[in-house]
Amino acid sequence: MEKVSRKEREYLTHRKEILKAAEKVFAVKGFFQAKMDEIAKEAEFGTGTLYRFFKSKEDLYFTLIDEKVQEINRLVQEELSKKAPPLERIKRVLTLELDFVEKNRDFFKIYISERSRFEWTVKDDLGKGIHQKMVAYIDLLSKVLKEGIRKGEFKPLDPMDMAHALVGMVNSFIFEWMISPVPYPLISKVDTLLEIFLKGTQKRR
Amino acid sequence: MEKVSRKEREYLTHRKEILKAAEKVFAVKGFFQAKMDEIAKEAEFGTGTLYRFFKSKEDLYFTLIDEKVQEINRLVQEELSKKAPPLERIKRVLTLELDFVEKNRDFFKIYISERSRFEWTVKDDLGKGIHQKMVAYIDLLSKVLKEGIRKGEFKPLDPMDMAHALVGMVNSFIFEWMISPVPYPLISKVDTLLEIFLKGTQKRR
DNA sequence: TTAAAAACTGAATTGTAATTCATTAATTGA
DNA sequence: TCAATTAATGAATTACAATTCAGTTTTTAA
Repeated sequence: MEKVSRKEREYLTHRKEILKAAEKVFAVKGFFQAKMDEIAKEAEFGTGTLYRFFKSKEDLYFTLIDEKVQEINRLVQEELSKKAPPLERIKRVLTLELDFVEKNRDFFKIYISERSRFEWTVKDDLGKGIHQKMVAYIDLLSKVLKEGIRKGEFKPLDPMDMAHALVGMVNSFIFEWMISPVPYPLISKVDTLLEIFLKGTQKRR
Repeated sequence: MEKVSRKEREYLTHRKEILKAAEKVFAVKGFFQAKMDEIAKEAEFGTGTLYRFFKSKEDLYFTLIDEKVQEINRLVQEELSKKAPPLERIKRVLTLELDFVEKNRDFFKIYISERSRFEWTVKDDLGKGIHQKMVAYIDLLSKVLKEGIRKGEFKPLDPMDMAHALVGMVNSFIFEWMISPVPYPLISKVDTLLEIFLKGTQKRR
């Protein structure tokens, strides 16, 4: 199959180390406040070395996001394509997602603030690619919801609207968890999220 | 009462013009990509003149956000304090908010991306003030929801969770509206939002 | 009318930080 | 072992843009 030389293995290790350091720094400082010098120091390389791996700060940033987004997408896609009732699949994806967030706190700090960086979605190529992948997730979700409607599990509302509502709630809970001074397992919010999304908040009379 | 000289009136006019221009530029470019030169040009003043009104780029930015947030808060507070059943008040605030967003598109582009700028909420004084005001809105909402629970209009869920869920959904719809290439009245989403928030998406059997 | 004061201007200053590149260190293969 | 060759370094270069300020224009009021 793949015969990777030590050279190549080392190259990839170093690359990963730089990405890891970048994740840390970007999460704390945000793109503009993060300095290449600081990332280099964190990664224990000289500043110039970063440029042997990434052609610019932007490239480093976007690559970082892109690779992680791909990772989640893979997981979600896998879960959503399993054969199970739509409602059940939604539940599982939600759990999966919150769990992933919990394990990638640094990354999600970046991800969440990126979501609203309109300016770039247009400009950069890699930026556009990322945006596409973010949208893809919503699409996937809405497909499952659509199926759920057909099968009579969900009300016949617009699936896109439903997907946006769910994602909005989830993001809001993630955001809250992120800034909360009191630590708690994010996963513990799954039930509340589902309760509200599925059954609403109004008392039935 | 207030005797404002022409001088003062003019000062305030110019200040407002600069804020307006800044709003426009910041909305398109975001804080870091926006250049003082560009804002000055947009406002039809020399670059140096901006500094007669605001002591720095940051000051200009935060002042801009702060004043608008105060404006919304005033409106919301007024509406929420009116005597009406909680559910009814929620409905009205939602309408109010979406209407306000529609009328302040540029500003909300800024506002939404600001919400996730962790870095600043801590650092800057004015920034902290803004964050406080953002949180205050959630608080207000959760108080109304709490009252709603007491009166049996809402299920006995955690009011904060409910507030976060609602705000999350709303933000998600705003975001979607913002980036949609097809224009539509945001206000048209009120019913969907309420339907989902109040009654959920699951089909009752 | 005019000189002093206030407002405005944009080119020059300044600080910052991404990127480069001459130099040094490490690795390779003969 | 020793010259290539490749990788790593961080000080110097360069680009950029916020802020300043000496000069210009406008307003004021005597």
